[in-house]
Amino acid sequence: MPYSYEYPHPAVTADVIVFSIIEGRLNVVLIRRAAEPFKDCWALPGGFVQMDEDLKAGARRELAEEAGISPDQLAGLPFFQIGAYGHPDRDPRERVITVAFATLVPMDRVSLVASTDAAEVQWFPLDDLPPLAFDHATILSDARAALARMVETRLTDEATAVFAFLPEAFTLAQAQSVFEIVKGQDLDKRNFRKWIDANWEIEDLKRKTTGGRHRPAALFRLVGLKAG
Amino acid sequence: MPYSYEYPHPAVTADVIVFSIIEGRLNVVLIRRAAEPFKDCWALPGGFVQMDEDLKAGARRELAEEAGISPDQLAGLPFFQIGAYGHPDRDPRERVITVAFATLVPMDRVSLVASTDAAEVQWFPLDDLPPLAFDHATILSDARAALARMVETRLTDEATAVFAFLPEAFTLAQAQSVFEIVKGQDLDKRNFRKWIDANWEIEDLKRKTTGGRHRPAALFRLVGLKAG
DNA sequence: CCAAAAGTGTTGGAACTACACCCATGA
DNA sequence: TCATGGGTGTAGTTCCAACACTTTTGG
Repeated sequence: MPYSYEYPHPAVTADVIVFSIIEGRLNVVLIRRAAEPFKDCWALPGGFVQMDEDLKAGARRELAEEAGISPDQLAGLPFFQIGAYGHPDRDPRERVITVAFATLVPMDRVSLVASTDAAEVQWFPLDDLPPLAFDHATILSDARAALARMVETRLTDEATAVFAFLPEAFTLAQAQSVFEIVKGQDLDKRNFRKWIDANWEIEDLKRKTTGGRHRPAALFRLVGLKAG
Repeated sequence: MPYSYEYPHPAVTADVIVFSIIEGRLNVVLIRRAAEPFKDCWALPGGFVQMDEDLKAGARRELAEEAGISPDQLAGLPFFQIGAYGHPDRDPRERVITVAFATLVPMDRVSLVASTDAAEVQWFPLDDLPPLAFDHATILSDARAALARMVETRLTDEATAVFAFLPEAFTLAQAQSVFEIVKGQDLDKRNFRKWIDANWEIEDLKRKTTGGRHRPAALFRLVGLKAG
């Protein structure tokens, strides 16, 4: 036991909620725990923060180790803190305080989730979750609430992060579907189109989707928020 | 050194931003540090979380110890988490991760702040702060941003907490001034009155202010958010 | 030619903004 | 009677919600 302190210290972990959209539903990455406590139970990827790394860096490192998602695969994607969770008995081993982060991965890159070592890693639809270890159900529901708050009316700048769910080149129908899923309510097609180009600078890529047996859709790229 | 662990553990502290409104300006409680590091520097009240207490409970306990504000004086007031701060070198002594909380105290109860022991405790206007210890300036600015977000247009339910700045019985002019200060912009008197009674249930206490050398103002009490 | 999704404007209501005068009190 | 802050309504604008048909492609 080489690490000694004059006063007791809690352990600190960082957990990550990885959101994406798969087949029209919000999904998250869970891993099956290989060790006690909660062995074989599903949990958020995460683990102990090292002494010389920032909380966010620790979260990214654990995400790479446990879910095979490397920090450079997440370059440019939102990665934000949800909060700290520290009920004294949330972990049966010892006092563990966890700091939760969330990230949003594009719907065309969900395959970047890969099992490493023996760990089982899997996407789960948010509305069909298995029982979760620790207080991860609470953390997840807070993260879901944070996501929903980003797209509340009139908070257009916070909503920018939600575009991370979309591929680099997206159709307006895809964009609408993403906002519908995050908000949890259906939107009117024409109103959505008016709203998106009143609020965002989107570049028309002058390309069309192909292959669908229907009229092709124009592809766009997000440039940024409109000034004003 | 009686507390030993197999792996290194950081220390965890809880800090509290106590906001109030004094003479028409947002203020916060700071304490002058009695010990190194940052001895004699001003800092947020806070301290080490004990192993058997919740983060929020630890924050409240430290607030009582360092600023003389007891938990039962805060009963019924908002007390919410701002976030966790854990840059590896934010504390020169050892790795210290802090979880920041904020609370809003009514403008007629600012006197509950009292020095204890040798600690100097004082209200500071937010726009005239001394240099702060650690990364407390960052934390404070995040807390200020969280407060501002509560009163963004259309988020009426989050704005409820802001009423905590007001006395139990308040005039509409006081309420308007509180919202102006939190938002950082002037509001139109008639529009504000329409808005407040479109959105909140406020009870007319059938009493008036006295003593001002002008027309007395009607006193109200917040009942809650209007349904719908 | 049929199925499927893309694309496109107008109208009515609600919410927000701007704006100016009289009232009740204490000194 | 004067200084001070309290109290009140209307009109223009902007924003939001509801709503249906035509177009383009692949099979």
